[in-house]
Amino acid sequence: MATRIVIFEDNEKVRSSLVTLLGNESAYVVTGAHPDASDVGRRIRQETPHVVILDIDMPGMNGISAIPLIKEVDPEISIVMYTQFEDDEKLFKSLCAGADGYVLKKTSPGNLLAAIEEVRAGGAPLSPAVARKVLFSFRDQRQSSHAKYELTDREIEVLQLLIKGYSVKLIAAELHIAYDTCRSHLRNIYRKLHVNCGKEAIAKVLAEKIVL
Amino acid sequence: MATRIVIFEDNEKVRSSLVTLLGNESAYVVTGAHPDASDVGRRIRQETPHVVILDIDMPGMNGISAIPLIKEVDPEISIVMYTQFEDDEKLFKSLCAGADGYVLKKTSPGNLLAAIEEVRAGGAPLSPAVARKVLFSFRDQRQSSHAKYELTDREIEVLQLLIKGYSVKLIAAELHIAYDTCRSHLRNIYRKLHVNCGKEAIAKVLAEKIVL
DNA sequence: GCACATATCACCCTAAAAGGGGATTGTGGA
DNA sequence: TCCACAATCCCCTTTTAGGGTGATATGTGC
Repeated sequence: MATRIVIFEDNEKVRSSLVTLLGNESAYVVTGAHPDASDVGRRIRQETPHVVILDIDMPGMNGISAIPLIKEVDPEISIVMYTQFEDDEKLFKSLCAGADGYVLKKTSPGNLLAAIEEVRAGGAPLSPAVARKVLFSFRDQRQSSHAKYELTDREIEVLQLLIKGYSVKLIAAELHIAYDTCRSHLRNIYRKLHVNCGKEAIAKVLAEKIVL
Repeated sequence: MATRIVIFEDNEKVRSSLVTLLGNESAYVVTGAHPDASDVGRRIRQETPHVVILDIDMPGMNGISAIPLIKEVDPEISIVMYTQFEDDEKLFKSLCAGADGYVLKKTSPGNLLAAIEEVRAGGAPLSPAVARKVLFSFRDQRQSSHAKYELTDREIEVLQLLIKGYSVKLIAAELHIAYDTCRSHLRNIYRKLHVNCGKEAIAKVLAEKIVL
């Protein structure tokens, strides 16, 4: 069965060239091509696409806002952003809103075909520069340290309970140690983390992704 | 100039077929092909590759451990993992260790060539299933809500200071309000977040990435 | 005007946390 | 052997946080 595609793209020229490009392939059927994202829910319901090609900068509703509306109709529909924008803001917002791919317009039209294939195969087609940004961001968000503060095993145990919101008394009970022992560990932790109270410690640990 | 490539792959057959595949392309020069990652630093220094193809499961040192050693020699060297493993553990560890791409062996050899091209172009070549996992993980880590708890603007201000580790007194001073007013806001916040104390609130907010 | 939410402030009391000072074991290394 | 350090516990004081129960002003919407 042919892949059903709907296009949202305000630029007349780009839109018609996409329709031509995709129309030449028997594997694709363009069931809709619109210059804006108004009434996007109804259109998607009528045109039942497998893949939506979505521009970001359009008059009226912008492409990013349209993403959740499309996924609301059917979360199985794949959304590929097709845009000239390379800035982190639009990129991250799009991906977090639920876009499955992000292809830059400066790449060749053939790449868009490849992206459609990839997204149909369950992939996440990203232009090289975009993939790089996502990878770097991904990496940054997963860095964890905890070694540099030289916490002991026991201190890490105490800290893990602390950042779950446990009170000192509860931590002591959980670890089967005396209240004062627990306080003693906490004091050492505070000293090592250069903080003055439990709240600061929680904030620091979670903000810097220590322990985990 | 041809792209210089070094291969680490313990399987004799796979390794030689890679050498043949890449040798047939004039754009590539394989300057090294090794069955394990022992002495990886010295080898990389001698063979000065642009791109390293790295298997994960090898006798002796595994591929993931080799990543930082390669990047240590020259962080400009691109590393493409080439493996049969699709599990999250190896994938995330590889990417966090500094791998620039992750290609599954089950994909066609042509995809490996495409991946080398993509990584040379500054991209992050990921097999479709892998790209999907990275994207989902990326999205999960950036979800923020704060609307669903119906906090008022003022409450959000107070909460933002709280999660920076500020004491009640400090928050009050910062916002130029009375200590009791601040406590009043905090009580309302705790009620709305269904928590019982500031530490739980901080833990909940940072763990669920509310506000921000 | 009235209901309602928000933001502001006040006072009381208890519980929890933090800061400071100890002390005792046991383990592992210099 | 002795020292350092981790882990355990105890006592004391001060500060902070939290629960309860109010009040007042200021908007906003019907």
